[in-house]
Amino acid sequence: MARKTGSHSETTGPRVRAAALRLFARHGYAAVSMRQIAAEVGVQAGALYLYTPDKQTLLADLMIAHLEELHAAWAAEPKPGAPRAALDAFARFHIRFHLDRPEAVFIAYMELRNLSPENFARVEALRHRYEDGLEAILARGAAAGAFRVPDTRLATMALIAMLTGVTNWYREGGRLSRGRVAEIYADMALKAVGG
Amino acid sequence: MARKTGSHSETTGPRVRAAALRLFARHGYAAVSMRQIAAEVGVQAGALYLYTPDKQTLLADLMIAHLEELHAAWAAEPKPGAPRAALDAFARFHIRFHLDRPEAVFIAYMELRNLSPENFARVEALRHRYEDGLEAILARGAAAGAFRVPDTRLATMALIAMLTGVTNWYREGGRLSRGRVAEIYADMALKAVGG
DNA sequence: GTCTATAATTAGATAGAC
DNA sequence: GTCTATCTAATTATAGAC
Repeated sequence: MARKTGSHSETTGPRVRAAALRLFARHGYAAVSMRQIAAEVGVQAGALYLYTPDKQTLLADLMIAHLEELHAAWAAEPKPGAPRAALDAFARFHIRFHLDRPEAVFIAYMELRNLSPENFARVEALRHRYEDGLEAILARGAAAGAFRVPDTRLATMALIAMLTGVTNWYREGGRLSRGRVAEIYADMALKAVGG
Repeated sequence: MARKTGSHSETTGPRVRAAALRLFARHGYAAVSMRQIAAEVGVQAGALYLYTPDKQTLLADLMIAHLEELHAAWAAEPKPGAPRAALDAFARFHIRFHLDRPEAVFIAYMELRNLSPENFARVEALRHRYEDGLEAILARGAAAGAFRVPDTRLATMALIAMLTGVTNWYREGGRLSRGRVAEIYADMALKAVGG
């Protein structure tokens, strides 16, 4: 459709974000230069500014996109009605989603300090909304007598930390399969809340 | 004892490390300049190099000191013989120690990427040795029939992540006291391994 | 032990040619 | 849309005066 030779905006934009994601995850946002990102993509540093107004916005876009994807994926997940089944489904979903995106997960937890106040607020709101999904499951289960939790918010934070921690040590091709790990973690989560 | 006027090596060294700890925790290692650290201490940038050969070693020293302190503190802790009591003691110790040092904890988890290979190996060995303490408790408890864990290593990683996660949200003066939080977490840890 | 001054390098971001 | 060239500012680390 009459696109000019040398025009790649539809592919270069995503490649810039992919390169930034990989480099930020590996070396940290502050330690990565725009020149490094450009080299990874195969363009000159100046060309990056066609796809992001600045480095900070590039980071914020990655984090917000990740959290919106997390939220959308969880919203699309089937939700069992029984508390125990609902918690089991959440745990397995959480581990699956996070093991699929170790780099985005890493950045979303480690680079909060580098966000502007407005972007930080957006990111925290998205994360909070996702956590609320788990808290609702725990609250319903506690009300129904299926769980015993003295404080649903605290139990939520504890379970999220436990489940997300998988990304810190899990390596593909290791001793345990992904499914087996998810199974064991889901069982621990269930038992932790007295289910 | 005949110390020269203007000589402060015995106090400036620790102050350099304290300033670096605070700034690295707040803004990240790569985002903090030697000039910022010097300004925080109240000396010029050049003077810092009397106390550390370079920025990277300053970071490594902070992390290694933190992990050695963790190991020593745990070694000095009374160790109940019964598995349930031992796990309870570990959980409470872990939370207390980590809530006392949020900045060092943050750095020890977030700045691993900025260590040289040798320092990284030292840090990982220290962390692993500490984790082994918890794994031994779980293994003994499982052997004695007090715990039900399909995989002690995995349960170890899950519990450590859960317990350490407290540092991500706990704020002094909040809704729950430190002791109450530790109590609830220790109970969840116990239940998670079927104790 | 601390300072000032500086070397050598690199950073983020922009301008203008093509 | 990308490149080259460049601006301005900041970086780590060192040298030498005091």
